[in-house]
Amino acid sequence: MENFSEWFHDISEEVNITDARYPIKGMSIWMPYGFQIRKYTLEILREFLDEECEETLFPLLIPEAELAKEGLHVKGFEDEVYWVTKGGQKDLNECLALRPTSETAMYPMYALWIRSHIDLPMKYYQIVNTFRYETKHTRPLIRVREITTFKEAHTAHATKEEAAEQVETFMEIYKNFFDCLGIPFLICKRPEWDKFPGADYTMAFDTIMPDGKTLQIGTVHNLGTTFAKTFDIQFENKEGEHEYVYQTCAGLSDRVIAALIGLHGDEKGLRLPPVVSPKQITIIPILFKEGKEEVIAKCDELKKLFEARDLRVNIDDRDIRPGKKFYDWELKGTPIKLELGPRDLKNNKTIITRRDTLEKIDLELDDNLLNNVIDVLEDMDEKLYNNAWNNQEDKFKFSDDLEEIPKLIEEGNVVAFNWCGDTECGQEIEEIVDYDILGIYEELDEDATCITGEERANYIALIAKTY
RNA sequence: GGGACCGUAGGGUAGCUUGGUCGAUCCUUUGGGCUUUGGGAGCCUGAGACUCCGGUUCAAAUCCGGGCGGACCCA
Repeated sequence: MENFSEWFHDISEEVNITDARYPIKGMSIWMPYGFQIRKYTLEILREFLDEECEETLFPLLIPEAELAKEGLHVKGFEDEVYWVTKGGQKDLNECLALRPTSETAMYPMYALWIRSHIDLPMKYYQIVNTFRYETKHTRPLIRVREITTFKEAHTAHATKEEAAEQVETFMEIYKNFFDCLGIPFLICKRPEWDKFPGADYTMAFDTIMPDGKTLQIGTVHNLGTTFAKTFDIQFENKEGEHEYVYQTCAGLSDRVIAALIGLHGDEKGLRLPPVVSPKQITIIPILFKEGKEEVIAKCDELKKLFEARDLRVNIDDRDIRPGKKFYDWELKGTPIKLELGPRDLKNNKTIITRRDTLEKIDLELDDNLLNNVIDVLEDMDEKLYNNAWNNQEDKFKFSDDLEEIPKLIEEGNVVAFNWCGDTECGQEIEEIVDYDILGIYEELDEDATCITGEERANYIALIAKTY
């Protein structure tokens, strides 16, 4: 995969994930195969989230006055908001924004809902589309103007400590979620100048795409009381006094799917982790004139056998040569191909091909078949996970030389360095190196000096080329 | 925000410099038929395009201007 950008673009359309030819920049269609990958990914996400939050659905439009209330927040988004200005032929009295994110849609309602400490914590989330008028190059799933799959969770708490704990909880959920998908990540505390507009601090998950650029795949923000003060979200505590709530929010987007596709894929196409693959097993019947019915009957029988254990199975009975089917399903990334022909029936066996290694395995058509197949699927999950993490580790380098950093980044690495943590210093580093600081990766206990050679270094920070 | 580039069937392209021979090339895709099926088959026969608007001209895929869309570099 020497040109990742091209690979990603081509595969998205070839495999029917998205169609970017919709005539509006940055907006594309989720095609059926992609939509299913998205569906299974969201199923997993909801399983995790539903234990922590309740799902809701807020309106798409936000009144201009609400959006404008929080100054810091507005500043961060003002250049990328889409506006609805007309109803039919009539100009609207008040312009309505297509949500770029939903703080300003949700928090005025939180102010109504939250009366007492008994109402806290309040933890809601929604999975919706959001709109941002991106001026940079858009690309499907990675930089879009309509984020079709924007998961945002918004919580309100009685104390600062509780909010801080909530941030940790969301981070745990994200870790588990990404682990489930075999997506490796780096966690950073975003630098002051790059945190979410209006947040006290932002914790971010980045993953390293095959071309070495990092992709932000998740964020958790501690909002402190900034929004609570703006939207007047107060509660009555046990003593009968009014206090502002402490808030957090956490977001994920389509980019998770982009990472899923990009990180596991190879020259032959997608390699989907079984948990999210639309089909986990594809049965390919090898048909001749003789014995056709028997082969098809056996395929049906196997399909039922697998489905009884909740596996997703299909039989590719298209009237084309088997070779073409093998290529097709490798491109689509189906974890296991199972081929069955008259010869197999006679010998009471079958051949499966696993997508991760393309290894062919002979299996007996006996009582162990189902378990053997499940073992392979589980092994595949683990191998894809390990493989992706190993790739990430290979691209993680440390440097204490400002001049060396650009070279390392150009070679596709993310670079760790000692940093004092000062904003001015950080921005200077970004200017010299000409790449972005992802943020603080770790705190430093031992004595060290900042890479700029002056102050004491308190942190290990990361710098990289970003999407 | 600044710069330079691109737009021909569903996808990829030839043609554009020097306007006419374009009733537009080739590959892929695709409908129908025959034949075949253990790793992308073959043959026959159909289908499918000059981004849009305006201008120059006897004549525009080709030249000019603008819109829309795409891709890129710099800040």
